Amino acid sequence: MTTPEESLEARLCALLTTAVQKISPSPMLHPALERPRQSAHGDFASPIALQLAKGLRRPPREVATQLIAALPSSTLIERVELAGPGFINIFLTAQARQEVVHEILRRGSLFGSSQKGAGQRVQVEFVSSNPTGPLHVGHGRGAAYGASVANLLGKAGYQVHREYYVNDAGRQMDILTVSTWLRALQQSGKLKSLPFPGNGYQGDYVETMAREAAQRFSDLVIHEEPLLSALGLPQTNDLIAFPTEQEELHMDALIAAAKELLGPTYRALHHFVLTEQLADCRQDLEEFGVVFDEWFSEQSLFDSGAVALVVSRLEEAGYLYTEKGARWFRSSAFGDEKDRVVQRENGLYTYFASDIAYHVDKFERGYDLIVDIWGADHHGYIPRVRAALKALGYDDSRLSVPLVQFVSLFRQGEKAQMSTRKGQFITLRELRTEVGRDAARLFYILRKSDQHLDFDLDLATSQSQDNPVYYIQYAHARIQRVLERWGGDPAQLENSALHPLIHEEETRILQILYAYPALLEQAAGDFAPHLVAFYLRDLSAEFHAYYNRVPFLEGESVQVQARMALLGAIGTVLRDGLSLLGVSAPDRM
RNA sequence: GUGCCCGUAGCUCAAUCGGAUAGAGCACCAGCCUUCUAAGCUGGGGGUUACAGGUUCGAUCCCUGUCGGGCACGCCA
Repeated sequence: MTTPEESLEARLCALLTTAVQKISPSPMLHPALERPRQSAHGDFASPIALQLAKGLRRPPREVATQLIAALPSSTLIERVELAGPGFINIFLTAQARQEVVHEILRRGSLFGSSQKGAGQRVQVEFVSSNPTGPLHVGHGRGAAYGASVANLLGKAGYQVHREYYVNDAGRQMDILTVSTWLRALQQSGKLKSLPFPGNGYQGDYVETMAREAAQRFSDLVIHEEPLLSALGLPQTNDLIAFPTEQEELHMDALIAAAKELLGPTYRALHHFVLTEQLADCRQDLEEFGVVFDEWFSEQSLFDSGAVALVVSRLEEAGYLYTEKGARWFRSSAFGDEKDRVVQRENGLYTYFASDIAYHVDKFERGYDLIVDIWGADHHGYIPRVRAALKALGYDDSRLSVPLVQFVSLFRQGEKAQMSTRKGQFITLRELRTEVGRDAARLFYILRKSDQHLDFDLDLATSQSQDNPVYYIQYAHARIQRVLERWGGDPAQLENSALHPLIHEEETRILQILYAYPALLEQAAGDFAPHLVAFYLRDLSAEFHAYYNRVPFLEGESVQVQARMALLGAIGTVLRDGLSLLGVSAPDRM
């Protein structure tokens, strides 16, 4: 620990440990300390006696009595009570509780940061959506969650690398390229009998890219005849209908025809649509307050030979075999349900193969902790990635894969269906425009990531006060206004006497404030930013109650100064917590 | 059918890694602005934690089963 003072918990823990050592031959290293729900149970409580009782073969209450007797005296503790089945309830002195205010004012936004991850590098990969269209509200949840998790890990002392995996190598990119091409042909009036494929990308953004592409590439627009001929279709003036069962085959034929007819222009168009979509995605995310250190290209893994290399490594290790012409990885030997194909009968590598290469790359970069944030629909994929890592000799316990559940949109009580392909979706950009960045960021992380999120658009777009973001921001704005009205020098507050802070509301607020570092540690460790949101709401609630109860600026100077110091500390914590969640803290509203 | 996740107040969700009397918001009812911002506060009713067993000092949490919901089960990505 490099903090100037050890935390309250650490100091209390040390006292308890001393007591445990006196009465027990095999002491626990870290006696548990809890924050009781009820104030009658003290500022802290420890169930240590209950846990020790079995080993000592004594009744828990007797063990607790001995522990209390063995507890060294301390200026922190006012009194200690034995309660219930054997809890040790600790009541702090007012002075011990008040100290946190000075600590917060002194350390500012460093308060709550820890050294837990010091010297360790962590990679957080998130969003990683196919660059085939605008981000929708589902991606928004991954973005908000991942960004907050990354911030929390940074606060915990880790050196954080934020990364977006760009799936630029697959068939979906070809489909987008063909979709853009076909739209350009339609716009030029050249396409008459060939309908736009039902499994093509149909959004307006494809039309926009098509217009731009037609300007940029002079040989993009061709007549319909060679296309029909390349597809093996008869020349006709009627609209050709394709049965939906054959959509995928038709799309493959379209891709092949496009490559053949466009030649080098196909690659140029492919590059163009990819660049357009990535730029759009990057800007969208930036406006959402989500910034990446690296955009990692899947294609680069093929170009560098990394995919071929990991497959040959698996080969050499003896974990590959051939069946029905394909190369299979024996993942079932490493905990997966069944074996998986890494190289298809046609010689092409599967997505799984490039994903192994990507994860090997992550491990080779030497991160101490690797966090993949995936959509919950990919959960079945985790065992095979772990299997590959284990087979190649990596310690897969360094990999964590928190899952983000789907977002369901509700409009006027009805669930809105989403399909990227059909273009019927609500984009992240639309959502931000409607509800604002702050509300969207907070809404997204307000529930546990692995829980389904029902996003009520009417509620979120109504600017109603139901939206919790206002509640927290309002607390911050109120504090700034009071400090402004007070007119003193905030920098002097860290020297204020704090002994007047003994009222009920003040005590509760102090208890919440000194819980902040432990809260952040848990939120970071569990990848659980929702805990921060709930914490901020609780702190805001206590503040609003305090505000309504006490006229801060009335009374003696010492008392006013102490209250201003407390307000300054609350404001600092609110600001810090909000910034971890990517939400602004306005000074006035 | 198999695997994973989930089931908590009328609704949307928490619950300090097994702790004491399960908590918030919304909605509903009754109050509070000549005083630092009423985007606020105070009080009230609301629960067999889906169900049935088990483990122990103690279970919303761990185990088994049942019911109900979601997702995944490709040589797609």
